[in-house]
Amino acid sequence: MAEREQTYHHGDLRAALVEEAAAMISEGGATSVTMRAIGGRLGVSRAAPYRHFPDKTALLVAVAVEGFRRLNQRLRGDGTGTPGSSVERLRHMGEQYVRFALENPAHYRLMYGREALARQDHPELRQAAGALLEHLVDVIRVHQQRGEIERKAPRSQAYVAWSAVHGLASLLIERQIDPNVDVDALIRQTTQTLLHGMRG
Amino acid sequence: MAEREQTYHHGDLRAALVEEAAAMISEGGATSVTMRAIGGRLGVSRAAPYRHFPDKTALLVAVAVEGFRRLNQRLRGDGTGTPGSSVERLRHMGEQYVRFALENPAHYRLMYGREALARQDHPELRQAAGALLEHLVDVIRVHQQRGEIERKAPRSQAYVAWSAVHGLASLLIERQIDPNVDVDALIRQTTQTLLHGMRG
DNA sequence: TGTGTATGTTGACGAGGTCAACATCCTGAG
DNA sequence: CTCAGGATGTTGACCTCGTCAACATACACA
Repeated sequence: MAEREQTYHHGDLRAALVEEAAAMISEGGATSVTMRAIGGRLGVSRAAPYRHFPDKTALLVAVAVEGFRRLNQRLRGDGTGTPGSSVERLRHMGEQYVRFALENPAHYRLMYGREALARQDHPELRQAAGALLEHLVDVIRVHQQRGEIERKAPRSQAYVAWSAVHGLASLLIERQIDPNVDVDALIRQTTQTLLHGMRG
Repeated sequence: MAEREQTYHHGDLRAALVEEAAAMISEGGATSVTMRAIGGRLGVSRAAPYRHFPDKTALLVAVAVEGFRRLNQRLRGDGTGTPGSSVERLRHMGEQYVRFALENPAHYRLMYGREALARQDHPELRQAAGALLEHLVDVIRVHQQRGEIERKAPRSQAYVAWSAVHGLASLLIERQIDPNVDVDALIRQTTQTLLHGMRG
């Protein structure tokens, strides 16, 4: 984060806004992101963001898209260096997914919360989430070809798998799950049950 | 909904507030619920709700709790009249769960969205969701005793099942799933995969 | 070297949550 | 039966927030 040095122009305010908003979300949730507050933190006026985003929602969408990008990267990157069987790798993917949500709860919530992002459609967001799904479909297709899981429509299976991990992540984040349970074990059981269910 | 007849006091404003807020949520989402708006619809001033709820969040929590009550009732009531095998009944429960969410998307979102309800803990909400979980645990326990699903810790299995249906409901509501897919089929496949995975 | 455009700033407005002071009603003790 | 005090509502005011319009500044390019 470069110093601002009292220059009238910021340099790359747009990127700074997205980064700072993400930080604020981590610290105090999406509601803590205020045009005035974010401006203050960046040494800029409250209306400055409007030169880069049509409204606050657009800024939040950008943050959410960035979140999907990171999650996607994490899931992809993980495939390469992972040892063990192929099924093991799929399970590992599920675990990484949930872990991302637990590490970035407010961000994850923003990514999926249609409410905070207004009812409107945001094609970029749709696309960012879509990229995630496509990757999952690809991986599932590979596993089908190896005969490790049943050969149903890969997209449907991807939806089922996505539902399971997203649901678990969501319940954990919203504290709907007894804090005394062993989270790691629960994650493992979820992915295991899922994979077993998909195996013919 | 009894007439108000210009009496100074409303009669049962608290109940009316919860009911009206729920209606407004269905119509325009949680953000459309405004102290001023809800007051207006009930022929009451903007500050009147504060005689019954400490703040807006408390009112929304009450609405969410009511939602859990209805969902719970739906899942319970459904068990009795359902024909077919025992596993069939469990699957039916999952389907009813998702269907409830699809029929009451904004309400369902409110029930699970920690963001809209502020970060604070709301024990009533926790309890309302807990009742749901307990019911699910009971049903799972019965199925275990009949040997229809593996005898793992019933609570863990309940969490896994809950995750799956909640995740699917959530993704559907947030329009993350291709609108061209056959929703009913997807619901069926999800519950089926889940049950298969839990069967030893 | 200007000048138009991109980028920032300030003032103002309207919406919304909430509190304080005041009004009205209802209920139970005497 | 009456009337005082609590319960329930109302109005005015304040603060925060998103956003727009009018104005200021800086940068890039002809």
